[in-house]
Amino acid sequence: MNPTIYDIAREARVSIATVSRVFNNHTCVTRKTREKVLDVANQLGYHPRALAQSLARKKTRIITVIVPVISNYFFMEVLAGMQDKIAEYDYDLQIFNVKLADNILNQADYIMKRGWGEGYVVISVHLADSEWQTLKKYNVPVVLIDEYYPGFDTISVDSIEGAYTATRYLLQTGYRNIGMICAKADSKPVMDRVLGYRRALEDFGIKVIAEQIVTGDDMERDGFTENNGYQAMTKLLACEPCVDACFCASDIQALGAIKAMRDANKNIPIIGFDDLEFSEYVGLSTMRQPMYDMGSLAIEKMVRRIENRESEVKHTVFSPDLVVRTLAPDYDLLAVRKEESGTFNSR
Amino acid sequence: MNPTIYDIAREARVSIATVSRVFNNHTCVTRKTREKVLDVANQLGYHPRALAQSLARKKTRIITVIVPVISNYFFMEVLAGMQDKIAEYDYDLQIFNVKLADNILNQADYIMKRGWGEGYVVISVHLADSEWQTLKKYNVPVVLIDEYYPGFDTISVDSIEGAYTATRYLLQTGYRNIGMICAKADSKPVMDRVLGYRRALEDFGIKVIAEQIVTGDDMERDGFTENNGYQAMTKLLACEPCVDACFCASDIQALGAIKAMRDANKNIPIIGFDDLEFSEYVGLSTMRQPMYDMGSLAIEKMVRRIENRESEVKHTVFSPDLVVRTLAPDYDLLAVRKEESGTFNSR
DNA sequence: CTGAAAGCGCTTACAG
DNA sequence: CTGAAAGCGCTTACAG
Repeated sequence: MNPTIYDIAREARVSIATVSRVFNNHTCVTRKTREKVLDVANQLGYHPRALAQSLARKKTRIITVIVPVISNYFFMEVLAGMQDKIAEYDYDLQIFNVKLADNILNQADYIMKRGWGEGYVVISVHLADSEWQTLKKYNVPVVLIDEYYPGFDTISVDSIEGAYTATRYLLQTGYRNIGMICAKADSKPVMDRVLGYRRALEDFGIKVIAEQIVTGDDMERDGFTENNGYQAMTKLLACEPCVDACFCASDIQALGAIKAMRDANKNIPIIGFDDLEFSEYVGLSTMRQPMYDMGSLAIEKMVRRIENRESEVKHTVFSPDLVVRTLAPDYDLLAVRKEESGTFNSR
Repeated sequence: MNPTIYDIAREARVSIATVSRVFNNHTCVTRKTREKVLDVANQLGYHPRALAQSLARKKTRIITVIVPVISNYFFMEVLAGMQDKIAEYDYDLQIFNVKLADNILNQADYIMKRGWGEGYVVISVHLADSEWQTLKKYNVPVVLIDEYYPGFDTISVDSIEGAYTATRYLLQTGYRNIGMICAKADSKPVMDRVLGYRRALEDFGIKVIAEQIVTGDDMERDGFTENNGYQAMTKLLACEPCVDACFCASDIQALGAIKAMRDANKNIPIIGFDDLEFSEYVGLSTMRQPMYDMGSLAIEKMVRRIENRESEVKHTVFSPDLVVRTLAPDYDLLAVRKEESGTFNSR
């Protein structure tokens, strides 16, 4: 077994308290004593066990991330942002997956009660207000990403604004008959995207045609699938009068929509939402969610909250960036990328 | 603060030992006592703290994953496999990132000494034999993914066979002048891929032309970049005699190679290696590494080793699967996917 | 500057 | 079946 603080203390002829002090960089240790301890520790290959430290300090220095098992590019980018940022602090990351099919509240409850984390970053988990309320009672630091609840720090993206920007861009480019592909319409992000789309049309004095807001029939994953996009675009192309451009609630659907266009031998401009990895390769224009920054910011917020439990709850809403790649012509791989700068505001 | 075992014991008028027994499902507790304890625990919202259990049991029930920060689809897929599999066992996953730029051995050393994990799964980290040897001395369970070292359980993919399969497929399809794009040639996977390519050509009685094995000049990330592939294909297209097909050491380079072909207005069949997410969208044929299965298997191996430290070290080598999407014609999004079944053998 | 001792929240032989 | 007690490997007032 690995040596413990007792082994070092014995060999170095000091007390365990002194050994502990050396490893905690207490200044009040003679240089000579410190060196002796470090010497012995090195020889024996000693390093304090984080576990024991955590129990004694009542601090684990762990930030726990709770994500749905559906691993996708969004989570990966968010995690990358978290991982890079956490390296600046003295915390470690622990990841727990929750199964969307099972009761999420129970799973979150279980994870939190076990108490590994000093705080919990919850990504893309959507609960009812009463359920968030339940978690709130644990009185433990929580940061929500891609969700909003007044009682916790949250980080999300302004879907209304994003949809508005995308639609306005199409309008400014000259299109006047713009359809929309949406997903299951009962979640806030989806409703907001429809709202932004409508507002843009209205601001340009164009009447919204309900039949031109479509979704596919396949409602797996709330409609956020290629298949759904394919079906939706097929519907949209059958509309009268014909749409001449399209705003799509997600990139994954936009991809299906593009395939539908190819199969139908049509080609109208489309703008998606997300900016997934393949979007760049495919040359899809889209509203980019600053996933990396969202993850990075989540860690900052979390550390701040752990260190000051009473600080005021804050909600950050990012504005998605319009990334124009190729609007219509040829969805080939060679599309030159051109990005417009985006804005970011904290409320 | 949350209640502890003492609070429950006091309220339920039993000893803490009994409370502990109830939560550990010891059978030797009267039903009446058990219910009383559970009742009180429920009321007070008690759940054993994993941290304290870990210290007392000297088992953390955590499996730690060490991955380079460069987050890519390979890691994500592997992690997904691990996450799904670990749900079958009573272990949790903890993820640590190592910075490739810094000394990896030091980082791994630090992570292991802190002792969170009962075992460590190391993904895509490449060390010298002597360095692995150093880690070996800690005498802690380790499973390597995408690397081979005799002293640890390892999971890797047969690059020689993969390259051979890809090249043979091109040969069987009728191409006779096949070039190869490779990356930095000092890593084993890359050398193996070149070897497999050569062997296939030789088996078909075709002379290997050294000039037709190229790589780009941009050696960032050991050449595994789009840019490198672009440069390499540009070189390859300038070769005399002209190559009529190409095997490429990685999908990311193949993507760059495709762009180079477009820019040069050429189009020869190409087969990549990896099967990244975008490969499917782009219709790139490739040698698929069973990333998900590799992750899943890593957990199985790890749990087995944690529970039986002395079990024999085993190396699993997966055979990559040839995924034929579209060989040459039009790299459009509509390529129909056709997969050939692959094999899998354990050595 | 250093040590003895209590405590972090559990588990687990050992008795009874 | 149940309890008293020691122990897991540390930290941290409290004295000196």
